[in-house]
Amino acid sequence: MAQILYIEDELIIAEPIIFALEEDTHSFNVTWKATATDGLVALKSNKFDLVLLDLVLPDDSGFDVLRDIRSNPNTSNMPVIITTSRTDEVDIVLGLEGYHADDYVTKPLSPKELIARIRAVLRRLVKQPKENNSKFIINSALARIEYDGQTIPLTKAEYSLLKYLINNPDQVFTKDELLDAVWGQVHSSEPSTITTHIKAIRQKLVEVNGDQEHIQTHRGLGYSFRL
Amino acid sequence: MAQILYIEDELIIAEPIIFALEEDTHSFNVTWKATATDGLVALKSNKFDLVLLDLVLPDDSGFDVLRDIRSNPNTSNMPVIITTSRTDEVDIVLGLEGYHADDYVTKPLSPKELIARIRAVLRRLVKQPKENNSKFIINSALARIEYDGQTIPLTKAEYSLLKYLINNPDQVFTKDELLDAVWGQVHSSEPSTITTHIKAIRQKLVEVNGDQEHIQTHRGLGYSFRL
DNA sequence: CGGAGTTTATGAAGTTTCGCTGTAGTTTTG
DNA sequence: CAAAACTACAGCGAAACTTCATAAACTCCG
Repeated sequence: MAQILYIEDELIIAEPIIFALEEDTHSFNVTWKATATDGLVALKSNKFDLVLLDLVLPDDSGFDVLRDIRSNPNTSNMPVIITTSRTDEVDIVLGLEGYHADDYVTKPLSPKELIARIRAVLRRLVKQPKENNSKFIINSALARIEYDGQTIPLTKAEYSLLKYLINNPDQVFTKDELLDAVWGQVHSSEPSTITTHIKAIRQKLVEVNGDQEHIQTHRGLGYSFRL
Repeated sequence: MAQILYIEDELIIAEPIIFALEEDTHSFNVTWKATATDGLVALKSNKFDLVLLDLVLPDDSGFDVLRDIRSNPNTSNMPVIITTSRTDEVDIVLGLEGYHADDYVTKPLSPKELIARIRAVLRRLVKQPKENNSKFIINSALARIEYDGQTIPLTKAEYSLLKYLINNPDQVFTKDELLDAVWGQVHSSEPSTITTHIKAIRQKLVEVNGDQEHIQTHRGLGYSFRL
């Protein structure tokens, strides 16, 4: 389940797109933010695979959001797709040396085309794997995580959960926080669901690498991941 | 069914050619792009057997398109046929060391001649099979795929689908993406169609080689091909 | 040290989702 | 016009997801 951050101020435009991305395919989870500031704050959660960014925003220009994303070492490699109604705006972004987006889509947005382009960007990204500091390699196009070259056979839910933990190492999350982060803000699942998925992930990690107890339990607090 | 990418800005020229290629012979499927950028983007899909390229384009010169195709290792062997109205342009291309096209056709284009030349280029290509690391050999002139010397008796739809998967190994495609890629962006087929074709291809692979499970299912995500 | 209370792990059962199968209707081809 | 190919779909089954009852482990006192 690819996590997408959608920064767009007009609900009338955002709403059908979000619906299409989430419902048409069941492989995207969209978080919608209406302002540049909210978007940049949300980005810090480290949960997103891709940013869908409108160039015209109320509080700040989309240009600046792109610049911020690119200049922060934490997010400089984040895939960004620009949406805009004015083609000349694309020219401007293209002119900004070093602040390139991964793709540009002009409005009106065709949901099908957008989905195809998102997939294409994610797929392209995998071909040039970033130098990861750990032995875990996350492949968001294939929804797979590798350990030391070996693919861990995870289900969708397990993949999303483990990915979130790996991306936020040494941070303790409660079960409810994990549900919100991974299942989306609107869900109706019991915390016990997390327990079961954690168990399954641990089992699979043991099979692949004998597990050096990567997922740690913090009694009464939650879980954390140690690389 | 050979997939042809036609990059030509003038609809008045493109339209009858497309019609001729698609209708006269039923062995070509043409995707038309009006600009260099769109053409190069389309090319990334990896689905094309041949590029028909006009030298005069609005946003970028056809020269540059050819250079881009040749310099990208992914497409450097792609057959390219140049179309142009000015013979002196052909001379220029011929002068570019290392950026050769496979053939040149001058306007006004005779559909019959064009078809003959496309066939010739595709045929030529087959005779020098690219060093394939796998046991699968794609013969786009005959619309056949061989495994270990044995021809797999595929129908047109099956051939197109399998060819696309083989050309993009280890990538996961949803049913909708496969429909777009193989049937063309404008189609009205249900994803279930893909299911059925996949089933048929798997069956035929079993008959030919006992199938080492080349086509893999990724539940909720799609299919991928492993060489 | 030991027991009460609380939290997590475990195993299993219920529920849902989604791909596979066989089939039947439609279209295309020769 | 007959055969082959393409498309669509209902029903089935397997995989995934969720929930819960119970066992085990931990914490905090007395």
